[in-house]
Amino acid sequence: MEFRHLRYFLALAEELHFGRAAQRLSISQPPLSLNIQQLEASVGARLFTRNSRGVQLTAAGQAFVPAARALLEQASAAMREAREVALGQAGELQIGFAGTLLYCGLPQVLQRFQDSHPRLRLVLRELSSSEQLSELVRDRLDLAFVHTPRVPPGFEQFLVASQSLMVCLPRTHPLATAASIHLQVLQAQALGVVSRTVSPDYHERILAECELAGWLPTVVHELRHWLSVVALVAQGQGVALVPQALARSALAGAVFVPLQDCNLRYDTRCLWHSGRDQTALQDFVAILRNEAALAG
Amino acid sequence: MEFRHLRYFLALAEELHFGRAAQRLSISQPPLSLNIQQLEASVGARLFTRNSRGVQLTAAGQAFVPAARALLEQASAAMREAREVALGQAGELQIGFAGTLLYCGLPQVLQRFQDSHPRLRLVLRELSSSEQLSELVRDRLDLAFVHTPRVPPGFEQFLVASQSLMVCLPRTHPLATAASIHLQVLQAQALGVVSRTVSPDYHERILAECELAGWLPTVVHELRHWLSVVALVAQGQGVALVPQALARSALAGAVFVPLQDCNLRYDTRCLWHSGRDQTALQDFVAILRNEAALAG
DNA sequence: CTGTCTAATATCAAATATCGATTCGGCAAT
DNA sequence: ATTGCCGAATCGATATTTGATATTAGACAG
Repeated sequence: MEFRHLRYFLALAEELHFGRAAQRLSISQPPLSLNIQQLEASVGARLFTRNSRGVQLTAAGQAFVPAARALLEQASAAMREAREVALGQAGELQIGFAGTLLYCGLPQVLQRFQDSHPRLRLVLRELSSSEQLSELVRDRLDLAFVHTPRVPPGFEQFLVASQSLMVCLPRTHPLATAASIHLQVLQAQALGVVSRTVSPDYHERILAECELAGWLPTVVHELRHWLSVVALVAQGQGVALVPQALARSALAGAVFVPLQDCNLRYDTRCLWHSGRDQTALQDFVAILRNEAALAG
Repeated sequence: MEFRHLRYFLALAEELHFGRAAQRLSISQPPLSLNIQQLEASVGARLFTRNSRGVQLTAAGQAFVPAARALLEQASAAMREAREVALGQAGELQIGFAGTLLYCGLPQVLQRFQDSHPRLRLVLRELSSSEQLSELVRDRLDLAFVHTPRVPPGFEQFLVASQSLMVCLPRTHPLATAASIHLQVLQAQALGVVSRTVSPDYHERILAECELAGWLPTVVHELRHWLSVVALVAQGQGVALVPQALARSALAGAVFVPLQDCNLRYDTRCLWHSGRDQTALQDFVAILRNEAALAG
């Protein structure tokens, strides 16, 4: 069975006349007869009754009409879909992101991209930086937003945002109203940090910076999510050093104060497989690069 | 695009190696290369990247894989379906029937047929005899069970059941306990009958028979359904002459007494378009003819 | 019985698919 | 840098398939 057979079949099923159907198909009548016979042979059933009273569909033929239509339609739909995926106008883009990106304008960038690529499905997955890296190499992500500078080989990347760190305090904390706080002042405070497994780089650097400031922090809580850190602080359980963006998280009970004389930065990088010709991906990166720098 | 292209595409998508895929398809490598190029040309997008590191699917190719699989599967499903319809094992049979058939063993026949043709969908429509005739000529029914002997030309038919008529009385009626009743005794009783438009033949014949018995009935109620007739009688509103089968309707309050010396019969005929080679229809009629004569 | 209409068949030409042989290009080993 | 090797593309020839023209066969209607 070939697609040609389906086209010929449908024409004949509509015209119920070999001559007219052939004319409509811009072929002569004999090949149409032949093709219908071939189709009937491969299906294994007569699809038309031909006699002097004209051509009629058999029950099998009637059952075959919608199937043939569906097949032709789906064939062209499949081709169009593939073409559009190649053009980056359809298909799927798997995007991983660390939770804080939600406060850095990522939703707005996504919206803008979605507007320009309405038929593209954006699949978002909130994952830690390390999880994203492992998903990326397994090809289960097309694009990742991570907080680690360590990029495995074979990937392209660029810096989308660089935030300063802020001190996150309970509203009731004595330092809550300070204009800025020096790291040394926090000595001997219970420090909430995200777990080393979730964000090893940040973990290391916080501890190194504290050591530089002349003290070793008492790490009390190790949490799996930045919002958990802020929530814990908001409930009076210690203080924390968190990316500036979280000040926009609007969690009641937490206040954010700038760090004084501290060059700790919290960088966000976007990365993806290099040398991949996914137009949708390229388009996304282009929008990210040009139009919409993420908020620091 | 041809089905061949889809088969070749899927083989290559699974092997990701032209040589091996060609081997699996029992063709040589050059035509496979060519076919893939043709497919890509007709789709309008590259589906594979070929380089020294081997063959890989592009994003468009990945999107095309499930579509190609579905197309091949649906194609063979469509062919199988058509073949089965031709064999009478699949498809649909539109069956019309008059309501009383429900008490004549029709459900049992249907069940038996369904058991032997599990993939066939039986569509049942309860209709009056005249409605069935008009649906039948419009080809919206494959088979009809009617109560009229008037069969339009071009149809086959046979008698599936012949019932006697019974007198239907309220339980409280003085004649309710009689062994049998002569038509003359019913003179001057209010008679419930089905509407002339619903069953003109029956209507005519009842009235003719009464006239033969020497009286003209007072037709009080004209109803659209036999069960309505019985229900009305059960509530004390007159008496009726009804087909024997309705005695099995188990409507509380109605009793059924045989008619004495009366040759009125209530015949049920099954009819269908003649000269139609629907195997399912033939099978159904065969079962009806041989195995299961409907209860009189 | 003949004329007309429709589908099937026969025959041939053109298009297309496949094959074997060969070429091209990229990588690895030397 | 050079050579060898592997895999895909290309080339030329052959085989198959597809469609066109001409013709035949069958069924009515006049």
